Amino acid sequence: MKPLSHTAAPRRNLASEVVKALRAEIISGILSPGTALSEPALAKEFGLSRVPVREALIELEREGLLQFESTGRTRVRTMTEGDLNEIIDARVVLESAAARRVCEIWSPADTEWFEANIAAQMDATTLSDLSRLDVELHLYVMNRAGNGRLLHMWQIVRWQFEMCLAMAHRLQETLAFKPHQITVQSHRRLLNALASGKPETAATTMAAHIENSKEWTYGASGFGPETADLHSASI
Amino acid sequence: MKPLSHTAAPRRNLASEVVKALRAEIISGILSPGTALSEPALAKEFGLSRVPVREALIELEREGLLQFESTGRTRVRTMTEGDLNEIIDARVVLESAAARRVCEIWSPADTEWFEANIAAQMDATTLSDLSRLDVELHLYVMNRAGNGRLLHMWQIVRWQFEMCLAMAHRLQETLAFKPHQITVQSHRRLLNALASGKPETAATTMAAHIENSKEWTYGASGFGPETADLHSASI
DNA sequence: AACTCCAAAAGTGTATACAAAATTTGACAC
DNA sequence: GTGTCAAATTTTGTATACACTTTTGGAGTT
Repeated sequence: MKPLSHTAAPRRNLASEVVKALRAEIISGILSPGTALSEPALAKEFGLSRVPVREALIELEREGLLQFESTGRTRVRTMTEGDLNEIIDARVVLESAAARRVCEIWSPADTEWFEANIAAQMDATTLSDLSRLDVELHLYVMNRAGNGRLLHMWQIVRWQFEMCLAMAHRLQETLAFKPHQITVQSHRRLLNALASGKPETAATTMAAHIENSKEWTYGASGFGPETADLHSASI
Repeated sequence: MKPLSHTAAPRRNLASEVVKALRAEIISGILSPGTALSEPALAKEFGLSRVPVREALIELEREGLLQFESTGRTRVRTMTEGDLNEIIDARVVLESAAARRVCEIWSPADTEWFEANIAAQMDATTLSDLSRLDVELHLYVMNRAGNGRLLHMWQIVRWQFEMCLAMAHRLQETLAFKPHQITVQSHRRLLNALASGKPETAATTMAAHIENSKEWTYGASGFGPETADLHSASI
């Protein structure tokens, strides 16, 4: 995963290891939504004291992957259909803005990179490979847009999105095949738009591309009932 | 600072009190950029142990208001001109997207609310009143757009933006008067655009409105290393 | 079996402890 | 006055401790 520029190595090191480990388990679906996490249990598992574990949990809650209950319990967040809508909408906003900007500075080298990624997608045989390549492609665009803050925001929604995918995937195993063709085609159209020199086209194509993912995620939807938690992060 | 009461309430309560208190001091400029914060000192100030203080610092670092050094020290973040550019760019992306959406659901009640806010701006006598009204106006639009995640992201960049304003303000005391007229006019144009029923107009007007703030912030710039950009505050 | 109630177990929120690292201090030399 | 270096002090990162709250697991009752 891409190192985030903010936090340097030494400080809060154990906590950040725990963050990475837990995040990986959550977005890969090993830890399913609703699972309660206890600090002592995690501490024992990682061979640490509660302190770094606790700090990790705070960070993951801020990232929207965990939720704190009023009783104090921490659980893996359950995503509702409303959450998925928000997440996709947020991706549309961030990534279409990025596409608009990147289109203006698009170079042959960028086209080359995209084509290599798409070629790799065609060769991909597992859903996890395809998913990794998809992340890399979208990350490439966000990176190229050159705004670290927007990139960071995107990273966080992207993790949430992957968590939704893992949920969908658990609910419907046959998901692997269909998206493969669609994804590759859609990424081709995206490449054309980005290389077209027309920022507005790039933006709308990106938006459409992301909106599409809604369909094949919803397809598998057994997403939770709507529990009006719009204002979850009270700040 | 007064000690906080040990009320047994929901989770991570003391930490969140410390977050609010420190954030207020940072974005109001009481705590200036570069100031080193020591956990024991803060703990004593707030009448708490280091634990909640530490948790608060983690959160504020995630919000981009503090920075952790590789040595472990925590300081109030110093914003460079590059940071200010990123922050404004991020606001443009988030808020023009919001404006585009809100324009589609704009109602007379919204116009009324806006007009009341703008009227209050005209009556405002202090910079801090004007600033508060400005936040409320922009928050109104973000809220109305209805995406909690985008709202949350915006809140965080907005705090960073306010921190930049505090920096600029400290560097140039005469800032109070000029923006008053400009802000009000600009907010009027924004209202017209939002009420125009043309989403694209709303988006571009919002973008222009935010980009403008760059000028009168830069004017006072003693930002970061790459200081000497002579955008003097003439608008 | 289902319900209630209460004690045991486990978990959280906060405080304190301690070793290792960083910073400050101050004596000393130039 | 300035520079240097080691001891003293402060601060961090992590571990442990403890009070209080929540959850769990029966025993007893219907």
